[in-house]
Amino acid sequence: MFSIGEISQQTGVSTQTIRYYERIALLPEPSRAENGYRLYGKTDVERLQFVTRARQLDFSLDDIAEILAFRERNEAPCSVVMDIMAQQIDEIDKRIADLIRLREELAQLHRIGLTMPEDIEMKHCVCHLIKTGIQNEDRANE
Amino acid sequence: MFSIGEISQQTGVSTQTIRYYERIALLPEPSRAENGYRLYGKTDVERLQFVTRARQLDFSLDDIAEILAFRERNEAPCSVVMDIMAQQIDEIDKRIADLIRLREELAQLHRIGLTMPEDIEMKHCVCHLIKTGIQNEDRANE
DNA sequence: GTTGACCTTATAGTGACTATAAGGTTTAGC
DNA sequence: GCTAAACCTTATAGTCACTATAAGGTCAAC
Repeated sequence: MFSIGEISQQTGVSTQTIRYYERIALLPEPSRAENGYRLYGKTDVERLQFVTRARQLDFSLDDIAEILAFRERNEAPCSVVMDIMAQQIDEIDKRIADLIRLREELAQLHRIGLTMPEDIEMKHCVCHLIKTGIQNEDRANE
Repeated sequence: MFSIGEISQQTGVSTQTIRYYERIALLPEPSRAENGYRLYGKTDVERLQFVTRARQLDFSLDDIAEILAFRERNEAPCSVVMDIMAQQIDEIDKRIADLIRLREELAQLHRIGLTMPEDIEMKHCVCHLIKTGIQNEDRANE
């Protein structure tokens, strides 16, 4: 049996976070030593390891709770997991596309900003660009 | 002069969010009509437009507040803005790299999951893969 | 006996909103 | 004059996944 500090060390999850997971019922209430300290067993460690791996894969705590609930009802969670994964991949693709667009826009603004004077007003400096966007600036230069 | 609903319409920012920006002092307290309703002028609209554009570029509200504070002190915020942009670009690059790694890992797990049976235990299904990772699984198959 | 490293609970803070409650004002229609 | 709706007001709580803080109890070593 392990103390909270020991399974924290084993899993790399902070004791605060472990207690938080317990509070939101993602982890079951552990047994207690005579002094009231939490006592964890092997299954607790495995469950927590599953949670951390799933978090690394960016599964939400709600998703993880759902997967674990399936197992508790003695149903195979595989199809749920596969569905969540497919969704995750779609969302990640969208996020990557968004970030690439954003990166491009920022890089362009930064390049243009290098050629511009400093200005307290927003009319002739990079702040102006932020406000109006690149398209408008390009039109203004034509 | 515009009501909060009107500048909300003009800028696409919800009235809730406008009041929130006021509460955190990102927008100044507007004048009020006799009935206590908020009244906004042109400069308010411009300031709010700057905020929304900067938010679209993923600047934090703190960063935006800093930029606007420079203008209030009659100093050119350009160099601050350029610095923040450079930082943003760096962070975005990191986020994109992370997401690509994550996407790859999920896609690989998903592919392998398609070949696996459903299982209530975590030993022979995709849940097992989540827990142990792909490397371990590959080693286990050798 | 006291120091330090553990453990406990409860509560509040993070960022950028969003939602809800509970009420006041104004306008249009009947 | 009444009522319904579409506005507006404030204050407060909820979101997500933690993280931080306060205030205290327990235990082993010296």
